[in-house]
This record gives sequence, C-alpha cells and structure tokens, in this order.
Amino acid sequence: MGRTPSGRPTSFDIAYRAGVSQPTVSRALRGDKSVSQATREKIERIARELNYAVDRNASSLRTQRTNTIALLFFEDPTPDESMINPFFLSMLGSITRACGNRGLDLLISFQRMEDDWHVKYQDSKRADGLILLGYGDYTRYAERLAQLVKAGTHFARWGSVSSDSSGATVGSDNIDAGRLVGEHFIERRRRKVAFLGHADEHYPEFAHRYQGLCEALRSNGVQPDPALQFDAVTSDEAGYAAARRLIESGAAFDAVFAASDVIAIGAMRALDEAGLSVPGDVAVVGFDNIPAASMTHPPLSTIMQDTQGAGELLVETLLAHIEGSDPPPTRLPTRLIVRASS
Amino acid sequence: MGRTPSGRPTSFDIAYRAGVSQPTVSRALRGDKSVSQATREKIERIARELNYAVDRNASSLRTQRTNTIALLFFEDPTPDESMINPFFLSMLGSITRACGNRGLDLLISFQRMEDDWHVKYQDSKRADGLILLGYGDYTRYAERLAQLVKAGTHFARWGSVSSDSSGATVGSDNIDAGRLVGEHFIERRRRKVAFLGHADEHYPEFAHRYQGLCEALRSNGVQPDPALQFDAVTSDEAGYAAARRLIESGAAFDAVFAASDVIAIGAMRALDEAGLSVPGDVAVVGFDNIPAASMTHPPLSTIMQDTQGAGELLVETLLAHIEGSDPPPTRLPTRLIVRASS
DNA sequence: TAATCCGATGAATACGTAAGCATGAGAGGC
DNA sequence: GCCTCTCATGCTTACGTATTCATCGGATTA
Repeated sequence: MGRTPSGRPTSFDIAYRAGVSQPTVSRALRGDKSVSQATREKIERIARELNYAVDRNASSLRTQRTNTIALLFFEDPTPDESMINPFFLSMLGSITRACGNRGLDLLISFQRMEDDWHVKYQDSKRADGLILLGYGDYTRYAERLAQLVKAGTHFARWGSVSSDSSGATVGSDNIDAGRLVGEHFIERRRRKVAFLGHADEHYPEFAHRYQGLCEALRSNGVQPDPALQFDAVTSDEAGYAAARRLIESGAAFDAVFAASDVIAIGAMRALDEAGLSVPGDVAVVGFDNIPAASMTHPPLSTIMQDTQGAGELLVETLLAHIEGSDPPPTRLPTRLIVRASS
Repeated sequence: MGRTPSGRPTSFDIAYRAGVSQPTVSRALRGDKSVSQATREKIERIARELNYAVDRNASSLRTQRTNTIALLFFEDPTPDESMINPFFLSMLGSITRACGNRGLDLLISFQRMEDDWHVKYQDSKRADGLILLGYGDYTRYAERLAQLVKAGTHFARWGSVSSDSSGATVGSDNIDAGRLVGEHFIERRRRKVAFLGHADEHYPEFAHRYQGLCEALRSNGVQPDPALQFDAVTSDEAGYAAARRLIESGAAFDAVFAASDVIAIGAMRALDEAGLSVPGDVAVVGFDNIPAASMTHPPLSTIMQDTQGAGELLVETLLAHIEGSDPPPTRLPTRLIVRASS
C-alpha cells in the first residue's frame, strides 16, 4: 500500500520498497547484526534515496530515551540575557561540542530557577538529564537540588565540588587555584593581598579561592589580613564598588585577587581612578580568563579553568548518572596565566 | 487498573483517580472548553499532586508538532567554540528569550555546515523549524539553502536581506548603518575614510555597510577612494592584517570604518603599533557593539544592532513560515554609539 | 536420514497522547 | 409529550517505532 501519499516517508515505505517488513527496516538502520548484509545495504540505499529519517518522537516514545540533554543556566537574574558571564559561554561551547561528539542533542534554557525544571524536561521526557550551570548563592538552591535528587532526576552540576554536593558535581579545584595565585604574589614580593569576592559559605567557589590564597600566604610565612577581604558578586559594578571600599578603608595593600575577571575589571577601573598604577602599586589577578581579560590595560593575569575538559566531564558524568552509576565528584586542575597586570 | 506501579504517571493514571476517561484528561489539560469547570479543576489538582507532565514525545508524535526550534550556527569553522563571535552570543540570548516567551524549546548546534540539517532536525521531527545564524561567505551556502527551500524545510535566516533571500530572512539595515557612520565621520571632518572588510558579493552584509558609507560620503561631496578598502573576515588577526596593509600602502586616511568590532579591535592594535593615535590621527568606528567594544582604549564607537528585536523577529518569522504564510524579509534599524574612538 | 540448531525475517504489540465520532442526559420549543 | 439541540464525556483509533515471540528454510551433526 502506498500509505499517505503526502508527508515524509516512514519505515513502512522503506520496507515496502525493499520488499521486507517494517521491523527489518528498523533493525537494519539501527545496525542490528541479525540483518543480512545484502538486506541491510538495500535498505540503507533506499532510505538514502527517499531522504528517510527516523522519527525521533516515535523512537523516543518507544525506547523511553531521547538522546537529548537540557542545559539550564541558573545564574542570578540579570536584566539582559546578553550579559551572560562570558565564562559560561565558553562552557556552552564545550558542552555543545561534547554533546555533538556523542550524538546527543542539546536543549538550552536561561530560565532562572522558575519552578519545575524536572517536570518540564525530564518528567515530560524531553531530555534524559539536565546540566546545571551557574554561579550564585548555592544555598538558595540547595533545597531545590535536594528535590531533584528525591525526584530521581538525573543531573550534573557545575560548581563547588566539596559543598553538600547533592547530585553529580563537576568543578574546578578552586582551592588549588587560590594557592597558585597566592604563590604567584609571593614570588612577586607582594604580601598585603586583598581579596574581592564573597568568602562565606553562600558562595563556596569564591570561598575556596580565598581559602587557597590564605593557605599559600601562610605557607610562606605571611598572615592573611581578613580586613582586606571585601564582598562582591560577579559584576563589573560590584568589583568597582568593592575596590572603592578597599581603597577608602585606608588599609595598605599591594595586590588584589579578584574572584572573577569581571570583578577584576571593575576593580582596575577603581584603582585607575584612585591614581594607583597596575602593576606598579598594585598587582591584580582575576579568575576565568574571559576574552576581555587580554584586552584590559594592562592585560589581566588570571586563572584559566579547563572549560574544554569541563564540558566533556559534565556530559560524561551526566551520562554515567543516567546509566545508573554514581560517579564521584571531580575536580579539574586550573592554570595561572600571567600577563602584565601582575 | 493500577497500571505499571513504577514509572511516571500517565494520563490514564490521572483519569482513573479522577473517575473520568483518558481523553477527558487530555482535553482538560490542554484547555479545551468542552470540559466542565468542575471536572477540569479536579483533573488539574490531581495532575499537580502526582507531578504529572504530558509526555512530549507521545504528544509530538500524535500532533506532528514539537513546539521546538533548532538554532544552527553556520559560521566559518573556528578552531575553538569559545571563539564564537560575541555578537551571535547576544543573538542567542534574545532568541532564547523569544522562545521562552512563546513556550518553545530551543535546540542548539554549532555544527558547521555538516550535511543534512533538515534530515537531522526537521525530517526527524525534532524541531518544527530552523533558525540559521552566521556571517561568512553566503554564496557558499546558497546551494544548500536552495535545497532546504526545495525540501520544504521551514527556516529563518539572519543575514543580508536584499541578497537572493532564499527562505525567510531577517537582518539589519546595513546600508543605512553604513550611512550613519559616513555622516558621523563627515561631522567629525573626516574625509579620507578607510573601510576594513570584504566588500564583494560574497559578503553582502559587509558590502552593504561599505555601500552605505560611500553613499553618505558622496551625498556630502566626498568621493570615496576604493584604494582605502581592504578585505578582512571577522577576526582579530584579519583586522590587524588589514590595517597593516592600509598603513603600509602609504595612502592618507583619517578615519577607519571596520566591518565588525572584532576587526576594529585588531585594527586599533595595528594603529597603536604604528604610532597613530585614536582618535587624534584616525577616528575608528566598528560594528556590532560587542561587550569588549566599551573596554578598548579608547572605547570604541560602533553600530549597535537591535539584537533583542532580531531574536523576536526571527522567531516570529519562523513561526509564520511554519504556519504557512510567507512573511516579507525585514530590515531592522540600527543605532550609532559614539564613544571616544571617534 | 532424522534430529538439531542457527541465521534471517515476519507478525503482533506497546509506548502515551490527541482527535473524530458516538452517546446520553437535560433544556428548550412547538 | 415528542423532537431537536447542546453540552459533557466515553470509545476507538492512529501517530511511527522498537521489541518479543514465532516461523521457516537450510546447514550441521549423529
């Protein structure tokens, strides 16, 4: 039977033209070895001629697998989506690549903690699992993450590895990164190091960077000064404001470690306005190695995170989780990029 | 019947608990007005209690609609996905938002003109339509676009509106933008304006920008000098190289219009190295208003494209196309942002 | 030569939803 | 008091695929 003359061909159409049954077509195209070579080749040829493509909806309905994952940004709301932290854009790129390599499709959403991700994606069978990406106050999300775990949702999260770690987590080794920066300052003979960024448990990634910094200083006989730590979330303005507070505090300092490049950029603006030269008076190091970091004056020293590896690992971890295993949290190494600002 | 005890609830489960039939549940949740108020409320309550979500695969299979669109980047290949042109990232943000507002899901892929998009997305019923985003040599893609049209694939493309325009196209009014820049230079008493960017039919967007520039100059009695046009694709290095060629040509110039901010940034580096001051010796204007443009020294004047509007319009146009209408190509207005570089 | 087995295929069915058609109970008109 | 009409709902089926089970011819073995 010719079936509906209009519309895309189905596996029945292929089967009819190949003189076989529909299941054989399905098997042949999926690479099932129980199909004879000759039959398979004929089917593949016909499928190509008709521009046949497996209906992913029917396939997913049958197999209960979508081969799709959803990427969710859960950053604190910003007025404009174009202001996405450049670091995450880099992650987006590597995740895209990792998915492509594995034949996975990627759904993306910037929804900000609106409710019911799992309902919208996993429970509606749109995706096999979720990747969560974001800075921000994790404690605000802890409850929701616990919900996800309880609901049996598969997800992998980018973030602070050693925090409560509900669900699979991948993150940089922030403590070690902080150490790298601390040792770098020591080498440069800087001992009065300020830290711009939150250092409390609400921002575990930042806190770890600070902790690593302090450890490195202490190992070198320098006692870190808590008075040189100023809160800042990741934004240009917050960095500027924090640096102003630092300057106005009157405390002496000869180095600034900013918890992110965006903060560092704001801080350098404040330093410049205050007539402090970089790196002459103050050495500055940022975090993330965003593209803009190489364009500041002077170019910004920073910590580069392994975004390529991170994307791979997030996808890998998520898949493992979906398959039922429970991979241990992983910490990725970082690298210090020295430029003119230090 | 209790059905499979494990697994997510289905519309049958809801129906059983509500004492109605499955179709009634389907109707109630879709807002069909033929369901009585009381019944609908009861069903909605139960669905909420059970955390029920419609299986999108089954739904799509039945309706032949996915409520999903796929976003494809078809830029010329770059070694690293993190190098995506920031302008497109901004577009990504606005498209995401536009989709979110309409309840559409968004699939994204950076695959570079690998074959068979339509097969992979539309023909496999993963998406209702495609949005194509990219700079680059359009003529290389013309054949493929024609294929898509012939295959009846729904797509909307960001690009040069007045080119062959196969399929629905949305783009900025590049000619007018070029004019804005030309008039700006005239106001600033610059008359020897160089253009860095391809100006041939392979890059219609750039060509239009150049065309607008020339028009504005002529309207003001200035004859544009073709010797001041130097080819450059969108990259830092290309901009640098083009500016070098300009400088080494020995031709006199007092202004540079770069076809993109990325080109402009490279060019400013070359100017700086050559000891030319900006804007003292040379005024510079870019295109795109990428975040880095406000961070250069001096901050870069540029043309801002309406990315918010563009995302909206692309999605809107695509939906219209899917619905069967054939919306006319649209040109979006642009705005000149004057900063210190001019 | 009969018993056995294997490789290749077909028949039947389930996945969960949405839509067309049928049904039945009231409401209103004459 | 019968007929029509509307409203709310149930019954049945189709969407296109993947999987389980049955089948069947032929090759292998005793």
